[in-house]
Amino acid sequence: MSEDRLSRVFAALADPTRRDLVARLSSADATVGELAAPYDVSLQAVSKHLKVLEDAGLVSRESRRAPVRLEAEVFDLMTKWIERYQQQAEERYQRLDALLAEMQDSTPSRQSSRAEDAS
Amino acid sequence: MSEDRLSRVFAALADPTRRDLVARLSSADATVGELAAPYDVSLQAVSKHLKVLEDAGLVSRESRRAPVRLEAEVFDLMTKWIERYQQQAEERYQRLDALLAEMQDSTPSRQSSRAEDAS
DNA sequence: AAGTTACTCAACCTGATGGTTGACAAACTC
DNA sequence: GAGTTTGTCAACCATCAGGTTGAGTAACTT
Repeated sequence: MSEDRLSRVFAALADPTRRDLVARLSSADATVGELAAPYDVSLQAVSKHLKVLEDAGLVSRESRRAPVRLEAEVFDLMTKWIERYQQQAEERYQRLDALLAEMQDSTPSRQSSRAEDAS
Repeated sequence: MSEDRLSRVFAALADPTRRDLVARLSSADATVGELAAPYDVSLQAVSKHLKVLEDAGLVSRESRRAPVRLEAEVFDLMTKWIERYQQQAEERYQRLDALLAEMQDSTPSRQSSRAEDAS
């Protein structure tokens, strides 16, 4: 369900052109033609990219020729997913570091200096 | 470079099985065999998935049979990308109400601010 | 209503992806 | 050192993703 949604969102953003489209749309809405102009590929290709973004819920339009707009809420879905596991993992590493600090003997094989500037 | 990295990270997380691997690794390191056990697919398939995660920098191992561990720092890369455009878009929408009445005529001001990819 | 412009659909090609099985390599166990 | 366990590599297959071109459709302009 939301499972599938996440897959579509991540897949959509795995393409550099589509990330660029998102980047541009974050500063201004634009029509398909305007969006396609800077790229080397055909208009049809860009239209396809926009369909992928639309299916992922990242972008929307009111009608065919209407300007495309970014749906910023979708980002929440991603950040929620990311933060959950990031946080969990980091907590684990913090415990690990504490543990390693206690039993600091030999085997300095892998010092986990996890420099996270989280938040 | 980092461009490509981001693509690999998003592509890696576009697969539900790989997201599940990440989820499980966030609570504990595990060997390939342990990771593969719950799934229906072959061990080789899971091994491939792990290679994708590894190439994306999401996961690492010290040796072949060593437990796989999650590299939580990569998440920062994603959240930074997301937050940048999310924030930009949301600011825009906040201003939208006020601007809408006044800026009804065209503004041809898109000067190719192609800000893809963090350095 | 006709014409032009803006966009999408359909068919097709190519390369990448996720899966399989079988053979191999590395690493523990004895 | 021989054998078993654990993981990877290679070859192959089916499907998908991104690109193309050509034809069709929707929407403005007149």
